[in-house]
Amino acid sequence: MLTNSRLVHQPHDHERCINAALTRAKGLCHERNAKLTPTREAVLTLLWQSHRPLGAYQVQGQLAKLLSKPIAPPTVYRAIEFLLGLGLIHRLASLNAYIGCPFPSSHHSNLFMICNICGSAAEVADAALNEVLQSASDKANFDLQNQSVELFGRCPQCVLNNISDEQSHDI
Amino acid sequence: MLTNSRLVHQPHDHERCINAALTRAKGLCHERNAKLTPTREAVLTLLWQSHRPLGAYQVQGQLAKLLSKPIAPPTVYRAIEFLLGLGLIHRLASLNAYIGCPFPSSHHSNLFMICNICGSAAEVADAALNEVLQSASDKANFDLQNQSVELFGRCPQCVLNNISDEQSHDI
DNA sequence: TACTTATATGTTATATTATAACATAACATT
DNA sequence: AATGTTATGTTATAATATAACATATAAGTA
Repeated sequence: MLTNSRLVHQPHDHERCINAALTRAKGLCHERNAKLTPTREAVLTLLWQSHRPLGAYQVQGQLAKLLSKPIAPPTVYRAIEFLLGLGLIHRLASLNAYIGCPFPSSHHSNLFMICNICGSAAEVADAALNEVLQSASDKANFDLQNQSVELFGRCPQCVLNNISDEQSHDI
Repeated sequence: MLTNSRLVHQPHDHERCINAALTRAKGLCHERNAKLTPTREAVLTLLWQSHRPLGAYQVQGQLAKLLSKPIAPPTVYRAIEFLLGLGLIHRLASLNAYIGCPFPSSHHSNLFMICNICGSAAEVADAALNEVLQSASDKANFDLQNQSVELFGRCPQCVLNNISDEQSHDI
């Protein structure tokens, strides 16, 4: 079970996450003859600043700051589209938000564990899940092409911190 | 495996689907002391007109026709919210769209099989899926609360019709 | 080098989805 | 009838996403 759940949910040297992601991205772009332009690289970096997904307009705001110039939505969406195409980031449909992919080169279908308290999202590639989905599809004669699996709940950190849903509303 | 996949993907007497859904809705509302007002009933009926999910603004348009008066978005969203609360309909996050639930009273977590060609969406409650998701969550110490599982592909009808993705673009 | 083509970005406007805020109406209980 | 509760109407606007067209940059070719 390929997962970045430990990194997401525990304190760690996050600079390494970012650097690793950028290195993978450069490698993948080179392989595919795709250009990781400064804008695209900046967006990817922003999406790796934390393990929380960002909305497109959050990216816009941060990108404008980073580049010290106004950025229009299409600029952001184009970079996002490019990165999605290479599998370097994912879109979380339930949140209308985007997040860096920790293992872009593996051909996987993804499952996300999204924390209702802190907003973090961990990606997990689970072979058993894919078997179950494939088998359910087969039973229904459904020709499965792709999937979106998003789990909501409380991440290990927030469970440990004993923050109940109720209490979290006070923040 | 509770499923409405056969009904969704095959020709059938759809009036019966609608009537059954309305009967279930009335029963559930009675149980819960909730009021199925004309607006809410109309929205539910509209969401049952086909086995394709509808966007809120599609509902708005059809509701305006049905009631022969202009309908503002909040009216639609309020009815949707009410129906979602009772589990009478679901929201498909990937599509920003809504669809009637075929088995609202069963406490299930849902899986949708959405056809990329014809747009139909079948709901399936699969115990094996829920076990896998629970077990993946347990492994990660993730306290699972709810989930969204949306599969995309080709429904049995469209596979039979031998409509490839390519050809479908010509329509 | 200049020419050409393809790719990427800038810019403006607008489409689509969803909610906030406040006013009014309908209904139920006293 | 008076009151409180729930539902609806109305206006405005927030949040997310894309269309359409102009310009610039890069890459390949004569």
